[in-house]
Amino acid sequence: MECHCNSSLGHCPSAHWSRTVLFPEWAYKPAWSPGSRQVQLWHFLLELLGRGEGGAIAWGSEWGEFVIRDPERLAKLWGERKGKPHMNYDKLSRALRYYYKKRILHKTKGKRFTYKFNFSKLILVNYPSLPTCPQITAPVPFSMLSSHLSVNKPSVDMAVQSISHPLLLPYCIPKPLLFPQAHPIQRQFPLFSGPSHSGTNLSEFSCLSPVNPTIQFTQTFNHWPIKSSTGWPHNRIIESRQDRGKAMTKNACPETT
DNA sequence: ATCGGAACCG
DNA sequence: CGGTTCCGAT
Repeated sequence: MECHCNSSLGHCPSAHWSRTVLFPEWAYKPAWSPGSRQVQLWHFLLELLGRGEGGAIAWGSEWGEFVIRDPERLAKLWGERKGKPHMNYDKLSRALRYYYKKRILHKTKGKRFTYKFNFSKLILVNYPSLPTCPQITAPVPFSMLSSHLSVNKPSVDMAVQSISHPLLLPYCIPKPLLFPQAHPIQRQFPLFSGPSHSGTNLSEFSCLSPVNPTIQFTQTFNHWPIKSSTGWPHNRIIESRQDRGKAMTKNACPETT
């Protein structure tokens, strides 16, 4: 497997198993905690997308792509959140354009009001100096994994939900997580550690709370211990992962079948 | 519609 | 720093 490590990391551990993935700082903090800093626009967008608010903004066809269905309404919502009553799409879009240089977003050219999150870059941008290879393996929100492991439609929303509500959805560390094949997730999260050879050991996960990183537990899941704020049935995702075999393999890697 | 410079703000 | 406000150019 080639190394996807970005040079900005300054370090590329040879063991791909132990490569580290970190999420932006805000993802580890409850958004509502006292003294937490002001909400950022991309955070806000993910929040709306995660809620499936739908009217003003919704996910597009590609991973990370979103379409602003009602620009002025979105601007109004943003303005309300920030206490800027004169917010409009002209101004909001300027803020979005500042994200281009930061590599948080880019424009989907040709598609009106359509932008795309640069999820993996997001991680790098917010962690200019990533720690080098601690012993824990890739902390990835479980639901982010599950969005790739299961083909359920709302799974992408789940992934984002886990970012918006880190308290409710603890982060999961895939402990030897063996994908059936080189998995799409490795393309979308270049820093994700997962082997490219085949394997089926998908049931053992350990879980790390972003709120209290000392809390870690390993489990062979039949149940997800934390309740989702969306009320979305996590258990079903896990079950769908566990009834693996041919169906699982097919679902996980549709393009390779 | 989309872009990015420039000045400005908390 | 992360926008907000304004605006001329494409």
